[in-house]
Amino acid sequence: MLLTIDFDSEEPIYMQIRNGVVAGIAMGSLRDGDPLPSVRTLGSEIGVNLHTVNKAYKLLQSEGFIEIRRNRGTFIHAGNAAKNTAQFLETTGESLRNMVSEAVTREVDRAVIHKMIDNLYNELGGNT
Amino acid sequence: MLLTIDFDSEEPIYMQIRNGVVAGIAMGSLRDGDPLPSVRTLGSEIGVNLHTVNKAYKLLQSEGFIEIRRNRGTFIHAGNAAKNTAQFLETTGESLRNMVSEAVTREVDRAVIHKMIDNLYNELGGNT
DNA sequence: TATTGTGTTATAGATAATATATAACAGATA
DNA sequence: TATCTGTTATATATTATCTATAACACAATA
Repeated sequence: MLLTIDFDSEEPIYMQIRNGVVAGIAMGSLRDGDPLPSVRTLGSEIGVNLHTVNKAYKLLQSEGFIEIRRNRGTFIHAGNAAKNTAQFLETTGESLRNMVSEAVTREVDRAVIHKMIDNLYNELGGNT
Repeated sequence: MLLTIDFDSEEPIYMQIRNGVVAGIAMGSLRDGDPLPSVRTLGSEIGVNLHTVNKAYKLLQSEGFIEIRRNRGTFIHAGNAAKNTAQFLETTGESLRNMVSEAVTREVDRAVIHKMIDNLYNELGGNT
């Protein structure tokens, strides 16, 4: 299965879909040119409305991760993703600021965070 | 001013308040025993309803960052924060997973992320 | 003792985001 | 011609967020 949805999560379903596709690209299980299921197919597979899938696809398209060809299908096209890095770094910085400030108050050493990131890089980006 | 609210941000106001207090604790501008403004005072200062401030305070209390004394006031009490580290590390791990997977697809080297974290630790936790 | 200032509870309402349901459309493909 | 795409439109339900107003109980204070 391409994706698994946690219906009890606070994370919106369309964001879970979006993040799942991004993770697939990172891990190499989704490569340039690979087709994604149609909005109806994926929707029925994971028990979700086609509009919810469409919302995720539209977002992925706007972020440069996929290409949507009307009446044809949807395909991985991560070549565009390497570009819009500026906004990613900006939002990441804000997110990390909250994370680190909380880590400091909870007396979590920076080495712990560094280790978590290295582990994730090894797991997700180990093939690059 | 203790806090500045961005009313155009996607981040809910009560979370901005919460994160601001946590950052204050991390930076040392808020220390154990320090009083926080009353829900009405802070609300009028930043132009927000008292219930929104109360929601942030309740959250901070549940996370162990502050102590609310009915009819008395609200005070920093970060001693409890060092405990509930388990849940923090869990949610942080999920957040970092999404972040790293996107970083990999955007070909952002891990050194960039490490550097951002070190800078934030130096800025926020430099006094510890 | 009366007033003021706490957090708290209750009720109500507005707005936006999320998700579903149903139907129909236009165009590529088989 | 029939099927499969993404797309558009409309409607509805639910939840989260935020505001508004009022009142309450209790501690501190004048």
